[in-house]
Amino acid sequence: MYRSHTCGELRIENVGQSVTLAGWVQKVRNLGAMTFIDLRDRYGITQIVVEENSPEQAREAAQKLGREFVLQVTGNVIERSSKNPKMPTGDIEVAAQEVKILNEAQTPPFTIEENSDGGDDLRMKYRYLDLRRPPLQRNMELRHRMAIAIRTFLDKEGFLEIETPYLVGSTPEGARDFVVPSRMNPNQFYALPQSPQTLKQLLMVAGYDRYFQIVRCFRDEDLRADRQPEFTQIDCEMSFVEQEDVLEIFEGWAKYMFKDVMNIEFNEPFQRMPWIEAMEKYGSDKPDLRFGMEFHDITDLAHGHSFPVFDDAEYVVGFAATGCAGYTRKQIDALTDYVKRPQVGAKGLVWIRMDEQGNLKSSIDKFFSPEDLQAIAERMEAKPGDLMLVLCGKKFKALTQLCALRLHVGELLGLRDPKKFAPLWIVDFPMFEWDDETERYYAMHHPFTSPKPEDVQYLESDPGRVRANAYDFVCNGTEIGGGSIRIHDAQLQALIFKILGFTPEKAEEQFGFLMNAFKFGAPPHGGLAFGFDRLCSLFGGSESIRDYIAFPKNNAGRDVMLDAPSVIDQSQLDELYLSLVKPE
RNA sequence: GGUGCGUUAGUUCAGCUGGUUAGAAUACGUGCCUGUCACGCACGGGGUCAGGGGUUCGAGUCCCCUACGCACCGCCA
Repeated sequence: MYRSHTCGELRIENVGQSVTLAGWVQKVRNLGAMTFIDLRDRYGITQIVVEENSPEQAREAAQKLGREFVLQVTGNVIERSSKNPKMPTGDIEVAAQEVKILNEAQTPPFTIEENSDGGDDLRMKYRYLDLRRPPLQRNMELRHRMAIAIRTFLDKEGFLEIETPYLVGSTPEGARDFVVPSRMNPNQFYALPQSPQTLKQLLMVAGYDRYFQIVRCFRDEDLRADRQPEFTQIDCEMSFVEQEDVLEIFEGWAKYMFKDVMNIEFNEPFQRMPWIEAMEKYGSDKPDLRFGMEFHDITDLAHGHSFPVFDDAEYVVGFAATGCAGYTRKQIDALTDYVKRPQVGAKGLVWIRMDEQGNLKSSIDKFFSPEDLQAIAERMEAKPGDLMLVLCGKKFKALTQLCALRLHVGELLGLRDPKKFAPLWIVDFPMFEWDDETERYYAMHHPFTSPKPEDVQYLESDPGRVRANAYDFVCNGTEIGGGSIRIHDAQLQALIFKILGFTPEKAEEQFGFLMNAFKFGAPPHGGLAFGFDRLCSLFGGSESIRDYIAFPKNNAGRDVMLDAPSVIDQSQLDELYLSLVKPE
C-alpha cells in the first residue's frame, strides 16, 4: 500500500494517527530549521511539516524537493499551532517521519494551480499537467457524474445501451466524413460515423424499443470553441412513440440531470416554442431565455415616412434594451460598430431612447413625429429608461443580426449568468431548407425526419411550407440536443429522398439497407441526441467544451500533444494502396 | 475559403510619435530565516523581440510575406 489516506481527507479527528500519504509537491516553504510541504493529489492538499527534531532522512529529503516531485510521506497527524481556515485540511498537518521521493520532476512549464499562468497552447501541449490542476479535475469529475446519472435514469426507464460500429460507410450528405482506408478491400474506405442515426433506426426495426448510447461521433468540419472533430453524443431512440412521448421522457431526463448533478429543481414544464416564434421573437432557433427583450415587427409602422432605409426594407424589427436609455453617444456608436462588424453584417443601427420621463429621442427624428415614435414604443413595449434598437432588411437576415445584438446587449448588462438555466424545446421546425447556391432543398434536420401529417399534402407542391416532427432542446442560447419522429414507411422515405434530389439509384446505393429494413416491419419510432460535451460545459458554466474533454484538438484540428495528424511510412501507404499528392 | 486579434525571459505581460545596454511580476538557482500557507529578506542566472524580406543613418516598434495560436463568418443534413 502506497498510502493510508488521500491528501484531502484528514481532519482534526485524525490527530494522533500514523498515516501514509502519497502525492505531488505543490509547494515547499523552507523556513530554515523547519520546512512545510504542500502535498497534493486529486482529493486535496495536506501540509507536511519537517522540523529540526524530525528524523534525519526526512530533513535531508526535504532539502532536495522541487515542484511536482512525487512523494510518499509517513508521519503523525498533529493539530496545527496556527490553523489555516482556507483549507479543508487546515486544522491539521502531518509531522514527517519518513519522506520518500518516488519520482523527481522537471520544473513544469506552467504552475499547477487553481488558476494557471499558462496559455491555452502551452497547456494543450502538456495536457497531462493541465489535467493535474483542480479546475480540470473538477470538470472531469463532473463529466463522470453526468455519465453515471444519464445511465442511471435511462436504465430505470428501460433503455438498453447498445454499441454501434465506428467503422461504417460514407454518406456524403451532411458534414464531411472522416475516412479510413481498408487494407483488405483495396481502394475502399470506411467512414467514421457523424452519428449512429441509421444504425439506431435499424435497432428499432430489430425490436429494441428503447435504446441509448453515450457515443463518439466524428465530423470533419472547422472547429469552434463549442465544436470538436470528435465529440460525444447521448444518442437515444424509442419505438411506438409520438413526438409528445419523446419530449415527455427526455424532459424528465433533463430535470433529473439538473436535480441530480446541479441540485436545481424545475417544477414547471419546459416551454415549447414553435420554430417560427423563436425566429420572430429572438432571431434564433436557439434563443437565450435567461433574459427578455423580445423582438417586435414594426415594418408597418416604419414604412411610409420617407426614410429610404426603412422604406426599402422588407422587414423592420427591434427590441427595447432594458434600462439602456442612459447610454452615451459613444456607447451607442459602439453598438452600431458591433452590428456593422462583418460577422454580424448590418448596414447600420437605428435607436430610439425613452428617458425616465417617457420622452422620446431618436436617430430618426427627422422622419418620425413624436406620435410615430410613440406608436413604435408601444409596439415594442418599451418602458421609461429603455433604449430601442432597430434593424431592417430581408426578414430572416435582419432577425439573425438583431439576435447577435440582443445577445451582445445581454452580455453587456450581465444577463447571461452562467449559474442561471433557461431550458426550452423548440418544435415545429421546417422540413426543408432551400439552398440558393445549389438550387435544391436540404433536410433541415436529416432526411429520415417525418413531416407533420397535416402538412404531407404540400410535400410535392410547396416543400418549403412543410413542417417536420422535429424538436431541439435548447438552454441558455445553446442547442444541447435535437431529434425527430422518423419516417418508418419505405414509400414516404423514397418520396423525401426524391424531394431532396436523390435519384432512386443514389438513394438505393446510400440508404438501400435502411429502406430494405423498413420493408420487414419497421415500427413507428423517433428519438433524439444530446451533445454530451456541450451539456457538460453548460452545467460547468464554461463557453468552451475543450475544458470538459480530457484530450481535445486545437483550432486546426491538431492534437498538439501527440502531434497528430502526422505523416505515415511509405510501407503503410503501400499496404493501403495509397499514393500522396503534394498539396498546393 | 474568409475576417479580426495576437506572437517580447521558463511563464504571464509592459515596452508611447522608430533613438543608449529590452523591463516588471512570477518561476528558477544560491545563501539566511522555528509557524509558513501568495512565507520573508539578499544576491544571481535567464532574450534568435516567431521566421524571412523591405523602408530608414537607426526597427521589438513602420510596411510586406510566411508560420503558429485564439475568436468568429462560411461550413457543421
